[in-house]
Amino acid sequence: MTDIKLEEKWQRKWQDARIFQSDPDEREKLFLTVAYPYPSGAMHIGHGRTYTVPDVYARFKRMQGYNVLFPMGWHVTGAPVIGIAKRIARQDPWTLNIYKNVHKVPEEELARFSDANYIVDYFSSQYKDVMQQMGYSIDWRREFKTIDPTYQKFIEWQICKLRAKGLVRKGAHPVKYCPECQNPVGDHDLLEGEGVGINELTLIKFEIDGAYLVPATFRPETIYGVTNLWLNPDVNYIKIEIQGEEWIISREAYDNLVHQKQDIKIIAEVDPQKLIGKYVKNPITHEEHIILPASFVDPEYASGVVYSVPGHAPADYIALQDLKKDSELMKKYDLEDAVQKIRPLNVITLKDFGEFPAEEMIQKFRVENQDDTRLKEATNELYKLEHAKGVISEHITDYAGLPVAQARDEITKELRDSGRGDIMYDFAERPVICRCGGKCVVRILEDQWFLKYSDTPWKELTMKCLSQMEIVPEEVRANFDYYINWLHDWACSRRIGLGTKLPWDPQWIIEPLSDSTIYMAYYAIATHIKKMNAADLDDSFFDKVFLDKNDSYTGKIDEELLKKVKDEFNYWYPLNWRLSAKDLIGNHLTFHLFHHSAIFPKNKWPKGAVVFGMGLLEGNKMSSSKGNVILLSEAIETHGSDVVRLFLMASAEPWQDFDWRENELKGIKKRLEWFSEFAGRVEELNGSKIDLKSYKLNSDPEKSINTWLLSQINIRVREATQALEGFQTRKALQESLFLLKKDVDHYFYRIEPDLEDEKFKSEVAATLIYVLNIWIRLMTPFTPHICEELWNKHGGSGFISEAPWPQYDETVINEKVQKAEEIVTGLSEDINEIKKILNKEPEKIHIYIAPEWKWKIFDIAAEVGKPDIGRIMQEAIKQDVHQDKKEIAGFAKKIAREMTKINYVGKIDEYSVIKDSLEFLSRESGAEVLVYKEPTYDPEGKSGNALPYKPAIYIE
RNA sequence: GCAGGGGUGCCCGAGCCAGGUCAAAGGGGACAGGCUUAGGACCUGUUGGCGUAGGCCUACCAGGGUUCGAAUCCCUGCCCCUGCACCA
Repeated sequence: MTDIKLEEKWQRKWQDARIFQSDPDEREKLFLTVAYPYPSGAMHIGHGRTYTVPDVYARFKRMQGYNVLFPMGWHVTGAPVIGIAKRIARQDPWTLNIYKNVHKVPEEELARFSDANYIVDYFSSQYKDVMQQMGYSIDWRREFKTIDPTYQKFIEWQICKLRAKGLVRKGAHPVKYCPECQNPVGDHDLLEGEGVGINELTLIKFEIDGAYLVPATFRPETIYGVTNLWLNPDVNYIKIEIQGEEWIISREAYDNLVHQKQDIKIIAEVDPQKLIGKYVKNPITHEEHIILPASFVDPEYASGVVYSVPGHAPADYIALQDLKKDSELMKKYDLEDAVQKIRPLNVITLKDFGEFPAEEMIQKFRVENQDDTRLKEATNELYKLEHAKGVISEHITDYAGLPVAQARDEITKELRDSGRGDIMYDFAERPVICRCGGKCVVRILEDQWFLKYSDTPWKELTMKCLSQMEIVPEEVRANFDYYINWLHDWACSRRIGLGTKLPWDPQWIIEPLSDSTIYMAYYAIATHIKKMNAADLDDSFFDKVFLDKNDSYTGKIDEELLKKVKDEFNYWYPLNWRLSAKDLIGNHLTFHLFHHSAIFPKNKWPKGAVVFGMGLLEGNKMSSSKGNVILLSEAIETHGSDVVRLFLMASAEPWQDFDWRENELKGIKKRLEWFSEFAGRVEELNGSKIDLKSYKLNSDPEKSINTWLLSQINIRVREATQALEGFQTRKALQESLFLLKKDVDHYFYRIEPDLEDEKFKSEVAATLIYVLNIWIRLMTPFTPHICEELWNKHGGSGFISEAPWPQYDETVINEKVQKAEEIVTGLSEDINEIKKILNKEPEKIHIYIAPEWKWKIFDIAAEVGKPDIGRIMQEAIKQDVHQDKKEIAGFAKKIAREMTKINYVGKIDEYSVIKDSLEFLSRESGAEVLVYKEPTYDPEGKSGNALPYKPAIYIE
């Protein structure tokens, strides 16, 4: 049977037996969820890790006896699929290529992808198939889509709850917008300009003949250093009417501004040539500034008008230089006298710089002219420096001594409040091009709805919620902390996309991050609610079920059922673990806390969160849009899902980035094969069929190597269990697979010379069956299919998925036994080393063990606990452990340091340990090995070297 | 810039919070040996340097410090990664 066939067989059996369908019972519950997928593409191995972690944990906890609920749903709300459907309909080549070649959608299916609903249906059913192929222990009865009418009712309830608590408000909001499509656009809708931010600029009104020229700036504090204005004489300028004023801006700026301002219209063309040489009035200093020509002024950016601060802006400084050199241009506009008079003005004092940092930057970066590419670097560097470390200079009396960042905020406020300034948005980088080919703009959406994450009492409540949670790994708690404080109001409504309408303002759709914050509660009651009629699920229903409002519900659902639903919710809730990706801390996960703390009482708040790292493919970042992915379905096909699961869990801890490497995958595959063959080897040694269910380990084994293996496996169980409790899948596997295999390898190697002995052999078989019994169960959460198969084949009872998790037996873990084995292997290594140095093949090897008095001194040294030679000697003499005081002194000195290097666990009967291992030692060294209690034969006096744990060796 | 996380042997990566058992787990790769008709697989060993007795020297980004003792604690510097949203 191939791996896949075998895996499918068990998946079917699990399904038929319904062992992963969880209903409330008397056991302790454990409820965990992982972010439900947005099915806009095929599932790749990165997703594979995300969903395998909770499955491993769920399986582990189930074996420990918990009633575990692990559900799954489909987050189909949002805009991306709308865009995808449109692009498919338009036969956009890039999109077609990705879906054909990366997501591997067959031609005939692709044809139907012009329907967004079809896309999410297609991929969610594909996701489900793959999840089942991966063997996930999901309760599929609870599956749902976020556009199911009953779910939408639930979402309506939640948003109304928040609104009733005063946590929803109305306002305006800037977004990326495509004028061609007449729609807001997300990153995935863009041809160019992915991830580009929106900047807020301050417009400052400089009066000229009753109208205003309105340069835009990031640095309004530099208004005190203005020497002139810049216009680009080759650009079209216009005069517009806005809010009863007249502004002069570039034609392109108008195209942007029209999306941001109300009541705005063009009233005239303006010839920039005629403005040059004229004067404007500074609204703050009331000085007059001349208008000058400059080619660096970009009509597309902001208002297309720039004010000049040559003291602090490298561009302005160099443009002024250029102009001074360009006598032709100066003559054309008759500017010579005025320009020669212009001197930079200082505004900001910056450590390590003089009066005019812009000038120094121009020199430092060797900027030649205003079209030099290095100009941008110079500008950026100075901008950062002045923002971070600059202070407003003393002669600017209004703001003297203030840090630049602070002064900027205050000046901005003053300008805007007094009407001398205004606000405008623009992209941080350009171009930003929609997939339709249109140029995007920043648009202000009015009447937008916001969730008030800035609300202080709400933040405080959320912080409380966080503080009672377990966070894995603990290091990211600081991130949560930070985001909760940093988060401001969130625009929670959208114009486009699939989703639930705002109940009180149905022109808006609830944004998809806001409809997926408390849906774990929906899972808890999903088996019931899915059968109900959405019309019966009004707010009072949810109030009753989730918040236990006694009197409220008056609808059609009968009392008894209602109680059942409510009880089920109370059984599963609160959520024990929420798993999600690292990059969602800032929104999804934090919203999850916000919404729970606002809606639910404390005892229903989430108990824990686990965050995931990213996936790499042979060292490179995985990305569907770049085609750099391996589909999970294909990985399963080539390797089998147990191997895929094992690799994903073993190569990194969940919160670390994992790297899918074909080479390492091979290693994992071999390891798993070794494991599945192990049972066969045990059976062979045993000489007859193994029956795990009737097996019992009888009595203490005679040979220490067997005791050793029993001790080792119990250590591995202990460590693996602890690791899994903390979601450390990699560590758990290190213990339960890799290190345990090493132990077993060592064991096989060690016992081999003694296998002739039948009694010993049966002891070995008994030991190994014990190991096998534990080991299969230890591996089950990771590789459930192969474990079911082995369990079934070797007489385990029932499904191993339901078998009890192995308990480690603390009494079997024995430090002295471990130490004894270390002494033997250490001895073997030392013999080899000496052999190597002597460079000869020995005939006989004599081993001498340490005399009694040395052990006593070790006991004393262990008691003292520090390398304190004086005290060790004192105590040794007092106890009279040995006649020769000189020898004691020498020994004490020698071991003082030695003691800190070994883990002293007390006296060990080295003589019998070594005697037990003579066959092994002799095979390893290729010589006869003799061990002495007393040095009756010691021609070179080597026996004196013997230390506890380190017998002396004489080779001849 | 703000916030968070890091720099370990050929590569990946544990260890660091609770300093000594650390020349530093485990995996990958490389080399050697065993097994085998051969290859593969499997097992064993080697993979910083030196060494005619199990040892010594140098090492965990760099430089200082604390300590009997530091990969681990403290300070300084250099370098790298991630997030900063309205997008799931």
